[in-house]
Amino acid sequence: MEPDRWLGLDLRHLVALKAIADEGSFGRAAEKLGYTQSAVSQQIAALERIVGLRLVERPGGPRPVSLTEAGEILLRHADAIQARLLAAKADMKALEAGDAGRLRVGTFQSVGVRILPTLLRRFSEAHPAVEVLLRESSDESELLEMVERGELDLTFWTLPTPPGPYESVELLHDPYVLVVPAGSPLGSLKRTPTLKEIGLQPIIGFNKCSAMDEVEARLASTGRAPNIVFRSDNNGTVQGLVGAGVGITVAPLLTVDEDDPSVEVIDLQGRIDPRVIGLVWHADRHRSPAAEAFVESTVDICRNLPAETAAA
Amino acid sequence: MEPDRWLGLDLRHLVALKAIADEGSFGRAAEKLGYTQSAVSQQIAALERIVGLRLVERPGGPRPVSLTEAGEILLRHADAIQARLLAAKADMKALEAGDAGRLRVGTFQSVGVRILPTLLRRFSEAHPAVEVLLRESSDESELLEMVERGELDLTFWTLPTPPGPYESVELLHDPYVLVVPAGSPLGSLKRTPTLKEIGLQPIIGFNKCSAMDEVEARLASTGRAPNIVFRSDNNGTVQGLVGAGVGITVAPLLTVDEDDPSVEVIDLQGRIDPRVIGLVWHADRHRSPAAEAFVESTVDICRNLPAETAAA
DNA sequence: TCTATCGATCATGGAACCTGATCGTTGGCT
DNA sequence: AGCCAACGATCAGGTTCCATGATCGATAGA
Repeated sequence: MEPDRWLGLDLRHLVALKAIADEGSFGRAAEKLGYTQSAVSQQIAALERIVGLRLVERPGGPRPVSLTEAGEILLRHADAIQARLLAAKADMKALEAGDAGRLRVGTFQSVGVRILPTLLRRFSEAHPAVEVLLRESSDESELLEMVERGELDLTFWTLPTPPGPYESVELLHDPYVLVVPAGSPLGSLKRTPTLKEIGLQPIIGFNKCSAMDEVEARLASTGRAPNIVFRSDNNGTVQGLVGAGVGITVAPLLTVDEDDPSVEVIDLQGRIDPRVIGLVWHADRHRSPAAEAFVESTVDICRNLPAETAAA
Repeated sequence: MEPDRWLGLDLRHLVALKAIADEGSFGRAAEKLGYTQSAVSQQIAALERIVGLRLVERPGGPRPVSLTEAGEILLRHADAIQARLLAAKADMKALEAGDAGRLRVGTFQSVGVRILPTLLRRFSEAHPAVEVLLRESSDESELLEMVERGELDLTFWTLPTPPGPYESVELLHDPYVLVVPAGSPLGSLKRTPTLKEIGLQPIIGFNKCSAMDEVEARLASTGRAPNIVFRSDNNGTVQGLVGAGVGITVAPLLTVDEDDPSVEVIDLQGRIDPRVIGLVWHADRHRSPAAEAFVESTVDICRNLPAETAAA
């Protein structure tokens, strides 16, 4: 049987290709990876011999290099191969840890405040040997990428997930509500304000948050772009500004502190579909008993949340 | 930046792991791959050092070896990584070929007879530089696997596809029909026979065919396992035996020659949902202009098929 | 105990990765 | 035009790792 020369390909050479694409220079790619420029030059030459195509355009002189079309296409495959390898690595580490060990869970603000305290208490009582490591991010897409690369075992997520190696379970529906300063005109209406009425107000928004994207899209569909006067990553900041009369906000219920006397929380009565929060994991990774148990505990707890947020 | 030892992993060592799993022996795996037993022993030892876990159980003496749980899990990742690498290789080859080149298309019998002649004639007229290579299989799952490994660029398939890196487009709905010998009692009924009535007859079936699985499941749901008296891979053989009075069959319309005077074809009036035939490709591969054009041509032709088989 | 069937390890050669030095290409400036 | 700086390619050589062939250790069976 003749060996396929592609199987002799060195994965580090694919990593070099990516570094070159990022840096636009063999020299800086080498520095980033801890090699000499000469090594990187030879790595790419070896890769090009295997592939049979030019992968990098070298214009010569002091100009930056760039990937060819072939190089760009190969790079996409290279990224996926690397992610899969890292997922394998994570599986091996989890297996090594056995029943004890770590469970790395991604989360974001509102989940952190409302679900995690109860969840962690209950899970730790049932599985004292498992250490749950939390990774909070205000940038949701980062969490999903970390799941793909095996850097997180699980993550809370606003469903549906984008195309990729993911599986998920629905936890709860989180309805959008209108948050206005206490005693404001909108809050005194005997009916639910229309989206058009809401869109005329100054709006306090969130950064890099799929929930905010959804709100902006729905408000914009009334024919007028919403007037976002301020953005923050922090739920408390947003609500504080609303309470101070700077503006209003439309946000998922989980992000809102309903006991805050400076604001009034108004049910939008289905004017915007609720977001669905779920738990996501890597479809192709081995699921440890700890991860399975964590998913079950989370589903249980969310099933017993107040009725307006339960998924089942 | 410290290099991750996993990135220094040699893909050929993952291939060796698979060969050992298949053969149950370092020696036979070595022979299959064209190495010595010593090389394979050292490859696995190197792999185990990187992974940090035992991957193969070696009982010693003349007993077969087997993969550990860690080995089995890693092997799943290894398979996916290899498939992805082969898909990359196929993309590079397709890119090298440019506008000319080959388009490898998977197909099965009924598609072959009914759609391909027209399709190939039209496509060749429009794209004379593209050579379409057909691969017919009576085992459908083989076609999809070849798409994943970049061995086929496209395949006809009975939708939906299983989970995996696939994308597809619906081409046509192919209704199930009852095929009975000409002049038979079932054919003389003034109404559509029930599934229960059909299930009481001797049935001629297909091998390894999702359509047949569907029929058997539906017939079995009447409470009685269908009496399959003969199976064949060949549409013509099945129909010939029906015409000869050996039994009847329930089959997708595309597999049936309606002009055959020895049989009668009876519409089942929705008693079994029609199968949906589509065209499938690898979601993560680069789509060449030729492949794009082939998909378009196929969709066009199927849109203009007789009404009872059109999808749109 | 002996034999056969295994995989592990040893000694060694060859291939490939990597470093450091040098050469060739290009643009910009004087 | 000449010089300089910023690049990547190539060369020479050292190190690491892959693979072969021989030998050793483990196990089952007669």
